[in-house]
Amino acid sequence: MTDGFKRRTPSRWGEGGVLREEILAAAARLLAESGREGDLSLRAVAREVGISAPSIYLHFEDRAELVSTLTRRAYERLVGDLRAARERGAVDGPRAGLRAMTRRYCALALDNPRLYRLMFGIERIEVPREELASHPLWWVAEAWHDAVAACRPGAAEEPGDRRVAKLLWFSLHGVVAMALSTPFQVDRQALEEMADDLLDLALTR
Amino acid sequence: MTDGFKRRTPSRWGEGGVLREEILAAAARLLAESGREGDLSLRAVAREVGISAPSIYLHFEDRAELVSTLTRRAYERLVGDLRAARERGAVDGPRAGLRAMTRRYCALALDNPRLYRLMFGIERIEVPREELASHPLWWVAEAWHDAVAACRPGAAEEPGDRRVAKLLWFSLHGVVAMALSTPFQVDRQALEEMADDLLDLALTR
DNA sequence: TGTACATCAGTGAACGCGCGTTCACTGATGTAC
DNA sequence: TGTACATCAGTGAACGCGCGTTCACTGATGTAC
Repeated sequence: MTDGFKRRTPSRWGEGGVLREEILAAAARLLAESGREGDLSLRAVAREVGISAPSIYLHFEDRAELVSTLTRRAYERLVGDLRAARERGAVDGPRAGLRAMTRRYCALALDNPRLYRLMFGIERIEVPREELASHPLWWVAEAWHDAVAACRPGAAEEPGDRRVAKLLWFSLHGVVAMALSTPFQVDRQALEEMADDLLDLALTR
Repeated sequence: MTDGFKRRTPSRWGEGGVLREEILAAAARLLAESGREGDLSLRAVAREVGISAPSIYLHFEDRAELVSTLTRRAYERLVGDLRAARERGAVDGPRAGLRAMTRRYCALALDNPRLYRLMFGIERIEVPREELASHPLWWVAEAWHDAVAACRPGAAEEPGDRRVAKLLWFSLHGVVAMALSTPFQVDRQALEEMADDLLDLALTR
C-alpha cells in the first residue's frame, strides 16, 4: 500500500496482548475527543489504531465488551484518583480530606467531560438487573461514604452517613452535570464555590 | 396493499398541518417508550405514524428540525407545569409554592425519564454558541429564580437569589438524575426526602 | 354546467453511507523430529 | 542441520442492515373560465 494510511506493524510472537491495550487507548482517545458512547464505532477505533476492523475481534468478543471494558477502567481510575486526593488532603484532617475529594471530583469532570458522561450520563437509564449488584458505581459510593464517615467523631457505623454521602455526591453531580451541559456559564471557580457550599450544607446538620 | 401495515388515510385539503402534529406525537411516543434522541430515526417515526418516510419532509426541514421542535415543546410543557404547581402550592405561602415545585419536578422526571433525559442529559455537551442566549433552559432557570426570590421578604432583586436558585435546581437535578440512571435504589419517597433536605439547606442559610 | 388546470398531500424507488460481524486467507515466527 | 508442521497476529472482501435524503411520480380536491 502506497497511500497515506498509517499501518501498525504487527506484534511479535507472544506480544499479542499489546494490541488490546492499543485498542483501548485509541477508543478512549476517540471518546474523549469527540464522542458519545453510541457513536464510538469499531471501524473508527480500528482506523485510529491503524489496523483492520476484524482484528479487534481477536481481543474483544464484540463491541459491547470493548465499551464495557473501557467504562470499567474509567470507574477504576476515578475511584483511585478520588481516594488518593482525599488521602493527600487528609493531612489537615478528615474534613479537609473530603473537601479535597470534592475538588478533585469537579476537576476530573471538567477536564474529562466525555469520560464523565460515559460514567454518569443519564443515557444509561436501563441497566440489566443482574449487573446492579456488582456495578462499579458502588465503588464510587463507597469512596464517598468513607470520606463522609471519617468526618464524624466516633468510629461506629452510622446509617445517617450513607444518606449524607449520597446527598452530597448526588447534588455535586448535579452541579457538575449542569456546568458541563447547559448554557449557564459556570467557570471553575464558581463550580468550586458551589461545591464548597454543598459540602458545608451537608456536614452542618 | 394487503399486508398488515396500518396506513394512515391522507388529510383533506387544508388539513395538511394535522400530519405535523401526528409526527410529533409519534416521535414523542417512540422517545418516551424506548429511545435516546440519537436512536430516534425518521423511518421509525414514519412507521409509527403509518406514512412513508419522505412525507416527513413535507413538514420538517430535516431530522434536526424534528428533534429540536420536540425538545422545545418538552421545555415549554415543563416550565408550564412547574409554574402551575408552584401557583397551586403558593396558597399556603411562597415557601410551600417552592416546595410544590420541587415535588412536581421530581415527579415529572420520574414519570418521564426519557423526556427528562432529552432536556437535561449530559449528552448535550456541545451546544452551538449562537443558540445559547435563547435556549429554553433559561426559562427553566427563570422559573426557579422566581420561586426562590418569592421566599424572601422584600420585593427587591437580590443577586444571592440567583445563586441559591441555581444551587437548588442543580443539586435537585443531580439527585433526580442519579435516581434515574444508577443502580442505587431510590424510590419516590426517598427522592422526595432528599429534595426536601435540599430545599431546607438552600433556604436556611 | 363542463372542463382544463393548479394545488395539495402525499408515495415508491433509489442513492450512498457507515456500521457490526463473518469468512476464508496470509505471512511470519516458533517447535518436533 | 534441515524440514514439516503448528501457532500466532493479523488482513481483505463481503454480508446484510437501517439510515437520511432526493427524485420523479400520483391521485384526490379545489378553482377559473
